[in-house]
Amino acid sequence: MALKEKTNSETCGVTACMKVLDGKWKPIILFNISKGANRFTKLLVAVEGINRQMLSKQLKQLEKSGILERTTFAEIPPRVEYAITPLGKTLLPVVLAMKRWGDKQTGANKVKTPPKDKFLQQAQLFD
Amino acid sequence: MALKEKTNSETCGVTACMKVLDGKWKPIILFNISKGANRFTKLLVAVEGINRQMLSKQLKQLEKSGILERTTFAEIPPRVEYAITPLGKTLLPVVLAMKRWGDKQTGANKVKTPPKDKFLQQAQLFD
DNA sequence: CGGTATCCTCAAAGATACTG
DNA sequence: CAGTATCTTTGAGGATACCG
Repeated sequence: MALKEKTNSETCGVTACMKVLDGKWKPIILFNISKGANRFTKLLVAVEGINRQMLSKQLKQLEKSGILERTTFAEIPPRVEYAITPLGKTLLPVVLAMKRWGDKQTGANKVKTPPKDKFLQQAQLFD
Repeated sequence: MALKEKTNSETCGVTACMKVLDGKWKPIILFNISKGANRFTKLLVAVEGINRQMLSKQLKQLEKSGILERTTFAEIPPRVEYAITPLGKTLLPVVLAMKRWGDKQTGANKVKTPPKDKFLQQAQLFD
């Protein structure tokens, strides 16, 4: 969605954040990686509705922003793993806040997600 | 963006939240209303870079989603006020999380203003 | 003051096919 | 397995003008 730079675009931190999370997919991708979907094909399945080249593009953008790190293993078959960088981890509270909101509205996950994701827990800003 | 519905799109709450905050402007609009910019022209100024019909469109979408409430006062000159609904207030933690992240990355509130879009580079912000 | 009504552009999103 | 390469579509975002 364009988010082009404007000389005044750093007026508010919200805009800066929007810039990094720009688009339809990045938050949900980030969320899924944080849940352990750290490989391309895993993400392709986990992020329902996305396709290869869209996933590829989003991952690249996240990499470029310093949110993700990509590691290639020269094996046969080739293996690539994605990891959330320290900077990326600082973004998880935002993603988590989104998830909690969405879950609440849809009435999803009454049973609350199994606490596999340790570093997500720091997400409460204020109730 | 598009965020069209898919039968599986409610897989995760994150998606539901993205749907409501869809686009470039909604979080920053919401933030500004929460800060007291509750009128059209105020928002036009506060949300730098936006124009009339874009603001109008975004406000309508937020209204339709139940995030905002619009009140018209039949005066001369006409007055319209926007308020965040209870549902909308539950969204503020998300917006706030965004703002806090963005402020941190840009070093806002610390006089350190314009490294343009270079805030992406500083990967290590915390030890 | 607080909007609409048009029209246009360009990049995001998607479909399809191919590759190291 | 993990992508690229193209091409097409779609609609968000923007410019300009007008209105109750």
